[in-house]
Amino acid sequence: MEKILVIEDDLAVQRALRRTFESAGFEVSVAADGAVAMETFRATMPRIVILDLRLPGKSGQDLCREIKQEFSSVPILVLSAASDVLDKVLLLEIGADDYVTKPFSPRELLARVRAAMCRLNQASDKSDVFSFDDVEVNFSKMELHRDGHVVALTPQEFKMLRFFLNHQERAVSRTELLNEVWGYNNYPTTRTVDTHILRLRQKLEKDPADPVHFRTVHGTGYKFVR
Amino acid sequence: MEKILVIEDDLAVQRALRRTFESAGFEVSVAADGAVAMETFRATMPRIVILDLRLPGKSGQDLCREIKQEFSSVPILVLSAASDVLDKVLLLEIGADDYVTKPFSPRELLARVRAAMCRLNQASDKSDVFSFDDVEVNFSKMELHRDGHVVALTPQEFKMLRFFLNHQERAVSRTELLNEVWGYNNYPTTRTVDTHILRLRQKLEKDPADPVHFRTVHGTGYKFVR
DNA sequence: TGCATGATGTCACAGAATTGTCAACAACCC
DNA sequence: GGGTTGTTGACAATTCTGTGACATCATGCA
Repeated sequence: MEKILVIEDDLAVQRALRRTFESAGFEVSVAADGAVAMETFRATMPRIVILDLRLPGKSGQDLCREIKQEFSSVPILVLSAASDVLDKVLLLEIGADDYVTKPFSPRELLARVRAAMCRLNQASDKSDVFSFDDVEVNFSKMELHRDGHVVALTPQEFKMLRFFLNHQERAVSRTELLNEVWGYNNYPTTRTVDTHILRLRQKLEKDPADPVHFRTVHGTGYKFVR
Repeated sequence: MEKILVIEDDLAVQRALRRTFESAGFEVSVAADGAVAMETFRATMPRIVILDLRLPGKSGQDLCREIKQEFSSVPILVLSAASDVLDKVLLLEIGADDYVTKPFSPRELLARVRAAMCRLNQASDKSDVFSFDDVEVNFSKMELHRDGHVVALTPQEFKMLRFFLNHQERAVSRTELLNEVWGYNNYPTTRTVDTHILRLRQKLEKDPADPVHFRTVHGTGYKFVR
């Protein structure tokens, strides 16, 4: 049974959502505010999140960002009052996958949820397609697009990028990179790693001098942040 | 998830079909008449169509013809009352791929749909006419025309070309090519692959020195792009 | 705050690795 | 044999990679 986490403070809406999703065969957990939400998330590990942007305490936006940061793959569907100024760019920025404005029909919400889960399944199927920011990589095609244009990567750059995408958010030492990306029998200098990071930054960062995704962890190595 | 389009005006049958296919993992869209059906088709691009021959407005037959004209490859499964005079020749004429008479069991319908999709997959796998750019290949005739003139390909070149046409856009390693095209018991050098690529380029590219279709993926192999 | 020190950013370039191209040779089939 | 097809190696052309030198930055300490 698929688990779903509803983050909503209005009791009436809570009940309505619970009824809707339970009768559709979901296992529903509910959290009324941000702090509880993160706890509940970790405890239940839902497949999808329904989030009301208007929450007491921590704002829904921050919560959305926080969830995405820690569990990047889980789809988040945002609820908002029609009166709210809904900026699609903002939603994209905070990591939401879709949104529905109140009042909504249960059927519509269900359809959206199913669509999101469908996308999720497709994505996990093709684990060699990734995207972050304005970058899209397809490893089976060995192709990388940025803002729609093709960017050429060298074989070594593809290898490094793949490693980072598979180890997001983690600080990685140069030695580990050399072992994992170059292989155990090659021993280039650790400076070689720096050079390749430089090249990835030049090709993929908006401002290579002030990198957002390929961050340096002084004294340790580098880490990739989506 | 496979998409399916149900064209049916009887609400009870609509519901039954939706339930049947959704529980079998399909994404179902429903249209109640011909005009809506074409619209929905274009919007959802389903993999298969279930069509009730008895429709209000435009007749089911015309609709079937129309769909086939525009989207010739999509399978159409026709529903009809047992009392209808069902002429197989007629069905063939209007382009239907299979038919089921009401009342039908959900299981039977599902089986038919799966069979149709299976045929579809096989067909798209081993289709033997392709075209790209100014090139037309017919593998069953082992013939290739370019800009109207015949171009002679050797058997090995045909094999390679077919492989590439069945795996478009994908970066393929020399080793994979050797396995798939040459077979598992032959072990020519990987350089052999390069030579054959060279010949395909010379025969099929406008500028063999700057290939558009048979691209090299440095460090990996080659990929074919239409 | 300013400084010293070590870590990291940046760049250009030579050597390494990969691929393009060709011609010769081998294998095969009438 | 004559012709076609497939394979290989040699060499040229291209692309990629690693390295060192120097600039710049971060950090801890005085």
